[in-house]
Amino acid sequence: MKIATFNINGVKARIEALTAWLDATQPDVAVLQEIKSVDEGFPREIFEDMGYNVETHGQKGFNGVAILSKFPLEDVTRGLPGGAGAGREGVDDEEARYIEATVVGLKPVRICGLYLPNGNPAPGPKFAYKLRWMERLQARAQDLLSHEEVALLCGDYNIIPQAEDAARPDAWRDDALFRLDSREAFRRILNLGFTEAFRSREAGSGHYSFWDYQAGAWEKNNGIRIDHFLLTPQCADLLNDCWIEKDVRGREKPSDHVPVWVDLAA
DNA sequence: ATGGTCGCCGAGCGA
Repeated sequence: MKIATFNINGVKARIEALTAWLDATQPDVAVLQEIKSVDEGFPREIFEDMGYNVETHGQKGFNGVAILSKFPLEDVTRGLPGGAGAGREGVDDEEARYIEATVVGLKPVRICGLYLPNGNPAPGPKFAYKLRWMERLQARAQDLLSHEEVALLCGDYNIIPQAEDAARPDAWRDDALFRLDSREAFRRILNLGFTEAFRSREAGSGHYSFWDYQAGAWEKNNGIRIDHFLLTPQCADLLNDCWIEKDVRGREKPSDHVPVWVDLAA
């Protein structure tokens, strides 16, 4: 089963590039972030006509996540648990950043698609929201481990895990994507027992999943690696491969992110 | 270089 996570930065602006990419690469599952669309505005028929089952969790203008799957999608849930009690009533659930579904291929896999808050400027209320959101993600991640599920959490984490995941780490030192407290929160989740799929297969530097639209970042290869797959042990046992599809960034009207893939024996 | 570029919508925010 080939699964790609892809922050598409707006489904309406990306529909041509996205359908061409699906046609060419044929993922079994595409986990999308920043659809920037309400559920009713998502062009689901286009993807259904390509053979995909479609589940979305959108909102007006910003954020929004979706899962496209050639296999059936079961037990779909929208929103990260713990929002109502995490701060003021319901506040954490106003942003559509999380969706889960079980993909039933050779073996069922629980797929968790996430768009983790950016958190800038830090410190401040947006950064506090990011850290609170990561605490909730950690709780959900612990549940998946405790139940020994074949599961993965993938998406735009807005976290640069290590210095080798940025072309210019010094430029990100105080940014919400690379601050020590952000990286510590990410490591707390990872250290519960997850495998970070890409890092497990590639120890080196210079592999990025995002290049800013500004200041010629792509042309200078001034990138960062912020789109990740975290696998439970039961899922890591099925990992065949993980790679970043870098060349997508150089195509016509690209997203600022590129797809990251895993191939599972599932 | 106190900007630079996108996408949401149809001004200014978020990234």
